[in-house]
Amino acid sequence: MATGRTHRPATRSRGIPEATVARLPLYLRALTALSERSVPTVSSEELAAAAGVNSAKLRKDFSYLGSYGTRGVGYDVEYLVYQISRELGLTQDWPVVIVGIGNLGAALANYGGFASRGFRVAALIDADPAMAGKPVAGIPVQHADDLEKIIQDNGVSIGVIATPAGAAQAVCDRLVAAGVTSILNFAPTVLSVPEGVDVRKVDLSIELQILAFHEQRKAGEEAAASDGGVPTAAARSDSTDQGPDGDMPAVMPA
Amino acid sequence: MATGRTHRPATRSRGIPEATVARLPLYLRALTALSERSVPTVSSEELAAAAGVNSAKLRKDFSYLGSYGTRGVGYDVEYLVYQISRELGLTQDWPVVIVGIGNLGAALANYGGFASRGFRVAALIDADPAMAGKPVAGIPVQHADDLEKIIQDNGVSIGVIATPAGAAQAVCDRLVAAGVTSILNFAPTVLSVPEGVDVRKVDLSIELQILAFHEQRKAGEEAAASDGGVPTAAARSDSTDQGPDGDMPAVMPA
DNA sequence: CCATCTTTGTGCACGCGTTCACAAAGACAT
DNA sequence: ATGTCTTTGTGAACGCGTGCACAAAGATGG
Repeated sequence: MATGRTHRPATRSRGIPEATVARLPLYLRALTALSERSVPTVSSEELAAAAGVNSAKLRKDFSYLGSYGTRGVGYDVEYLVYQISRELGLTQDWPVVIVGIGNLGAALANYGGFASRGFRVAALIDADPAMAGKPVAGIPVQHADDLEKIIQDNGVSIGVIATPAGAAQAVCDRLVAAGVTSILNFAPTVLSVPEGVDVRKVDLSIELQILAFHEQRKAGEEAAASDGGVPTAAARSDSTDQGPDGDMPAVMPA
Repeated sequence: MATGRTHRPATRSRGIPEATVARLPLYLRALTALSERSVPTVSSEELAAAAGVNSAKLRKDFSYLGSYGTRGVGYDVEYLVYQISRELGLTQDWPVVIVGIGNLGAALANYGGFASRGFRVAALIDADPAMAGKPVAGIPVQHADDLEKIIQDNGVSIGVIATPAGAAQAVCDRLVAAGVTSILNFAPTVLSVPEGVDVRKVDLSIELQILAFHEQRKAGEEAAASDGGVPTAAARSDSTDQGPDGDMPAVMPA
């Protein structure tokens, strides 16, 4: 997962709960797909299914933004796309720098999902002099020495760190000193930042470990079930859960 | 961060709260670093700082695993590494397949964080015949036609999807049919899976959008503050929060 | 053996997030 | 207009997660 922020009281920003903010991009994606198929309106039930959430939750989420639906009809797709985009700040252009152009950095530079959402890769930065000038995803890589200048010239406030863990904190410090106030961190380290700077983290290995935990649990239960054996202290398992996955089929309407 | 599962009563697996499970890898990483520096014991306060969490939370998390600490001393690093590894199921070897060897898939194949945590890339799979046989990260790419055979021959239960969005559901269906029960999805789509299959999702674009939201809010507040202006309906802001961000793992367990 | 000091483990209270369930609101037909 | 039907918006209840604060446990020294 991406583990989100670390400590801090989970203050709700601007009256909109964090949990809701985290789902808005999900709704936006589903709505964009509907928009491309020229669907004019959508009910909370349909949209919720497309986004993979509960419809009551979706309605409550939208209620924080205002009353944008029409009872008996549903939500106007285009209007909602606009409202959510505006709420997320995607109506403006966000220049982003990616630091650390290894395999992952290159993948991020090539990722199409950015441009379509108001993000623009302003620069690619790497510490390796051999990389300098080499184009990745059509953008020439620049040397880390120029980091501060690049940030300031482009008015960058969002930085992506894709360096090895050892370099991450130093890069982070320089980014922050140069004026970056939001950081997306792919390096497996806890970054310490001054107040007012947001950090979100994505750690691939952590996601896999969480999956492994559940996988092990499933395997254990299955074994216990077929064995009929009593759970031992070494491989205890309980039966207090009704099923591993109480999910709804996230059905996409045809 | 990864956006994880969607709804679901957040059943706690085996008595260990999901939120705790999500933090165990974090502790494990910090402990591993301590272990490499041959630190024998660590207090909850120190470890919490290293992992970026509250010490009370850490102690409570560990209490779900059992009483592994010594009062007045702290926790034995090696012992704790072992206990958490075992709890997460990392003492066994997890063969993993990566489907979709584009930029991202290649980056994942090269990612070092897997092998060190008990994960082994058993195969790389791509639908492009031109990729077949080409080695990526030292592993020859295999064609998607052989997906089922590869899964079964290697006893794979964890799959990583790094294909374009359009192909993701079809790949997912085939993985599940072949026996995969845990999926890490990088494609920007909601996957629908049968009960008993866990899906975790990582969406880079979503993470950036959440950052943009907070960034916009910070910019708005700053403007309002220097203006001294009254928040308008279009750009309202409040002052009831002391800090920009709460956590909220956008990832919920499956 | 007793006193003191450190650090764990946890009972408890509080707040956020989720879900249910329903009244209010509007569309649409007659 | 009036009634019916659909779907929103939300009040209220519940449950999980968090953090405080402290008692219990053990180390350590005299």
